[in-house]
Amino acid sequence: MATNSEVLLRRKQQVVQDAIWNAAIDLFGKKGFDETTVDDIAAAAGVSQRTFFRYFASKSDLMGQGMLTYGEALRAAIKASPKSANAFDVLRGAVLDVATTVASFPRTRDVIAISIKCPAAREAQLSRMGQVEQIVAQAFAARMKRGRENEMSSRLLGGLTLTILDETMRLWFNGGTQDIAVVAEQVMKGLCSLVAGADG
Amino acid sequence: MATNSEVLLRRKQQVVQDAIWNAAIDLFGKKGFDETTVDDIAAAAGVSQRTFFRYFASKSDLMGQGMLTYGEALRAAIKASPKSANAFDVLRGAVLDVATTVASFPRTRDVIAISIKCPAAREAQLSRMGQVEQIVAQAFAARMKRGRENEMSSRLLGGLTLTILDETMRLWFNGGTQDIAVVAEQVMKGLCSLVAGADG
DNA sequence: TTCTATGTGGCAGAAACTGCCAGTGTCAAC
DNA sequence: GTTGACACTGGCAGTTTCTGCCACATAGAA
Repeated sequence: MATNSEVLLRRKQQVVQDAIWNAAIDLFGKKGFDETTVDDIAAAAGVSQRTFFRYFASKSDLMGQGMLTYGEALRAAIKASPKSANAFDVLRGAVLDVATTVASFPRTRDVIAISIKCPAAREAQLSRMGQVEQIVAQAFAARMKRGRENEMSSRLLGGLTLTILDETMRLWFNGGTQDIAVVAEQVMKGLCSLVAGADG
Repeated sequence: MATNSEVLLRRKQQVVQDAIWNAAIDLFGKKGFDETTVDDIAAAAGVSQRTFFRYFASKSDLMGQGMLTYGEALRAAIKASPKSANAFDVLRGAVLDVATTVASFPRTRDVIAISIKCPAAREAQLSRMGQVEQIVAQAFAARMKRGRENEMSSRLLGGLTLTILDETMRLWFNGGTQDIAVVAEQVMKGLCSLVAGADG
């Protein structure tokens, strides 16, 4: 049961977490990822270092958190897709959905810029890929009958989805003001023509 | 020019590096990744902590180093593939080549076991994926004419290659004594049938 | 008011990592 | 043989990251 006080508590926690995250992204953009210490972030967010580590496991975790958000969004989109759709159509719909949503967040370009500028920040993002891939794979698996072959397929679909989304975001970031949905369609078309060349 | 002494020096460095790496993998398997300190590894390898950090940037770097090895192997295999082959055949050949080679290394199963057992170790591997993907993508790009579309294609091929190889290794590890080449073929066949379902 | 639960801060300490300097061994030049 | 350049190594001090523990403040329930 969620009492009134519990709801208020969670909201307050969310406020603190957002404050830390926003302060961190600001500092990463201004001073650089490596040059920013946890003490800097905590001070900017108005909390102690000890409290920082209660909300984020590490400095890297700040960058990884965004990845998990993508994963949850993909899971929701996959779950919401029509039952009649085949696997690749589900993938296409989820990528378009999430890419459009993410592109509308004001902070998205900041985060991508940081991850491109600083290798350590990029590594922090990638380190979460395993969890995200598992989330997406489970979402695909939930749409299929059980079986070893389908377990493999759902994992491949998960990896494929993230590869496409990653490349889409990269092209969108470098491409100025292009519509991200158009970019995503181009990427998926490119993939299909690549695999179409296979004989097996 | 590589003088005699320079060659000897590099060989000596390789000996130290291998000693550290082998000691680390032993300890990770025995005590666990998180429970093993850098001091432990250095002591087991017979060097100081300071020397450890001259050979590996971090404890995580020990796990990531293997990924870079895969990347270099893929690059070599892609470069060595016949010019007449199309992109997906190059991918297939490279995956089969590298998977077979890697499966023959005695330490490979140890490393996979560590990465499955400990999330932090897996994250350490994944954090290098960006570099590896770039290496593989460059190898594909070197086989194509220049152009924006081909740049996208080479990156997709890189991501695809790593996804396939990763899933292949996972199935091979879980599947007992199966021939890894057979597993790889199954994975690639699975991928093709997934993408074949697309209408675009 | 008292008890409990929860978030927070501060402090001590382990572990990770870096910069600096001194010691050692090798090799080439003189 | 001596000297000097060069590279690897170890030790030590110091910063940063991260954790365990305890005390304090606040809000709700009894």
